[in-house]
Amino acid sequence: MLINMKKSSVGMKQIAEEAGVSMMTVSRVLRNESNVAAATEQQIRAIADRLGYKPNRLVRGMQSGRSGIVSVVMPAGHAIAPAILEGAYDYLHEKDMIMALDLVHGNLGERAFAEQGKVINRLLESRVDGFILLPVNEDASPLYFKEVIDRKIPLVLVDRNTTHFEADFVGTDDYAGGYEAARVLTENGCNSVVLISTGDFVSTSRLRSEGFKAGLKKFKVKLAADVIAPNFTHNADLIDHELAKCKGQFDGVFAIADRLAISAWHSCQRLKLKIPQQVKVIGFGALNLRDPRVAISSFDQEPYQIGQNAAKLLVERIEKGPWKLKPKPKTIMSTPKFVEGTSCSVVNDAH
Amino acid sequence: MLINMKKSSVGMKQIAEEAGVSMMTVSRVLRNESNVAAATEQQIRAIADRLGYKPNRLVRGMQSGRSGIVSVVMPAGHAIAPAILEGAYDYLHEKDMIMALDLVHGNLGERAFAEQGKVINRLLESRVDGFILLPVNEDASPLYFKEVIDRKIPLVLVDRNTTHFEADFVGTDDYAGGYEAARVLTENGCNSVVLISTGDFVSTSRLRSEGFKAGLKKFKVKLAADVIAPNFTHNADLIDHELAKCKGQFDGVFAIADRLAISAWHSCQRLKLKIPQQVKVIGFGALNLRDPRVAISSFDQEPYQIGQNAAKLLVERIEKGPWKLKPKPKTIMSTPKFVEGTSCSVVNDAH
DNA sequence: TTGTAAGCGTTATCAT
DNA sequence: ATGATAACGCTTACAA
Repeated sequence: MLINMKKSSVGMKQIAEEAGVSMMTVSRVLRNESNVAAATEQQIRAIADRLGYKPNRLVRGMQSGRSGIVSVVMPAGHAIAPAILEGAYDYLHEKDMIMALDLVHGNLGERAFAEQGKVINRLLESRVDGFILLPVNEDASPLYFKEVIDRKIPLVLVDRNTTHFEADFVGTDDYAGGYEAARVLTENGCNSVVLISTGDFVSTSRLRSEGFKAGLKKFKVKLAADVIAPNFTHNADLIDHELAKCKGQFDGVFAIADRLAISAWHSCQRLKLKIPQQVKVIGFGALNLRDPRVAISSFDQEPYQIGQNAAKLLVERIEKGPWKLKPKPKTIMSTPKFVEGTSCSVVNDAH
Repeated sequence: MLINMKKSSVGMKQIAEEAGVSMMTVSRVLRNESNVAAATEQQIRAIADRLGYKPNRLVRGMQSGRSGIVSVVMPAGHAIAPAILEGAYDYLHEKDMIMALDLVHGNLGERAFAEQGKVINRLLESRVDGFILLPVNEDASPLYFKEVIDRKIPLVLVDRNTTHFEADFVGTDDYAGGYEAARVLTENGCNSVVLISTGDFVSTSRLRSEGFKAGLKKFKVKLAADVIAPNFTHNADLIDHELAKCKGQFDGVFAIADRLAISAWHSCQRLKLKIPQQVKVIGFGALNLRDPRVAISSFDQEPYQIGQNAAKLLVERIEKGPWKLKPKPKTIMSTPKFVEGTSCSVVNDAH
């Protein structure tokens, strides 16, 4: 009772029949091989066009061992993800490769763990040519990517690095960024500042915090509070509470992510602390630049470039491979660029 | 001189050899067919596990005519896209399908047109099982999807509908949303309001505007200005300018997208117009709810649900297909839900 | 310049 | 309960 749809898809066989030649000749034309009579070639191309022939990538992949599919795995809802994605996409599109996207949910309970396994498995079964991974956290990902690493499939980490295994990495020099934040606050006259981070579960938060603290030590600025806000839902309240506690004891805030900086900005407003006159606020990510006139001063990570470079590096690995041994991992780290908003420098308060 | 990598990938053949059975038996076990001796089954599973066997989806796809890949095509940088994407992803993940993502850049010059063709072609070559499409604009997309429609490949439109061809649609009742916006402004005491839209190039802007204007007529409220801000970069300035021009002549603003409403909000601040006391502002999308205490009043489109429903409908089409004739297109439209922020109702100004 | 045959990894069909 | 063989759409190797 099943309807046979196979016929709807035009194959080389049909073209060969219509042209009165063998499939081989058709194949040669379609692959732009040289040894074909000009007349035959033209005729075959015409027929292929008329029939709307499309080569079957699944078959190509099966035979060549290269699917032309690249897997991109990211935490769902991460602010920097869309821009990285776009950068990666644009490069892959240029290379005529498919981008398979997987979104990993943050709460890593046992169930989420199982889901992750399902994701990797599906990707492995699809014979993807390589992975671009933004790890959920430093500890969890190695478990799932063990198999990827064992099979020596090209893998490029983006934004968040991991110390649990060696892999290519494209991202931001977060330590330097944190250090710079300390310098900027110092240069703008801060003496005692608050740090808001998400804790040590991801490299970005950890390194920005470390760099920031190193900077404070260097510039002899006091750390008034070290607020850890790992939870997405209650961050605003937590920050309200913590800043209220030390009101009057700080004149600067560095938050390792813009969304936290924005919360801090609103908290300060509620505490009647004028920004930037009484309190300077710096974020990280520079993602809220839609209306530059109310922007939080921040650091631009140039996420589009990160995505592009990651894809570029990955494709390089793919095209060079396969290897018996993995090549030496490469790290592409760019220094985040300070972006002046209206929340830090008093001088720049024009408008 | 080429290294033969094929060996690295374990196939059914190896398993069959190790187990001393035919490939068929292995195939049966791996597909959970019933007629296999319990002992043989266990042995085969053990070997498959030990060898780290993964079925090859490319081959499966080739044989079955179903790749297990769904294509999602969206305009790059569209605010609602990530949430829709996530909804679609979660459902596809459940169904163990791959989500291939393509990001289309907005500027539809001739070059962009060619790029779009490349995208569709790649997807067709990959034998994707179906498409979820958020059209860039109403006029452009039909050109590219002609082939998809001709081939009767399942296609679900999301968020933006098109009148150029009939297809499944999952999205928002934008007309009703616009009408509601007029009602809410009226009920909050507005007498003369400004509409900010992006023009008629996409159904969402057009329908929200039409609904809004119909509401104004019904509720006898004056339209003080009909601002069209299609350009992403200079919107803020344009809105500044337009609102300044009619200062004192309006007590309400409806913007068909939150990002425009935010611009309007800032413009009002600069014009020393108190929100919501002197001017009520309503947006659309409800995407800026991170910190509900400073939110623009808006309409929630529940984009995650849209994505999920689109994926669900698409998979339904895929699993039921193939058809000789396309089934009657289905429309799933949900009424946008008004979300009270702090920019509209004076009563709700607590905190 | 063109064709033949084998094979890629798996499943469907028909035996045994 | 298990196996042999063809088939999926295409490419590579080897003729002719």
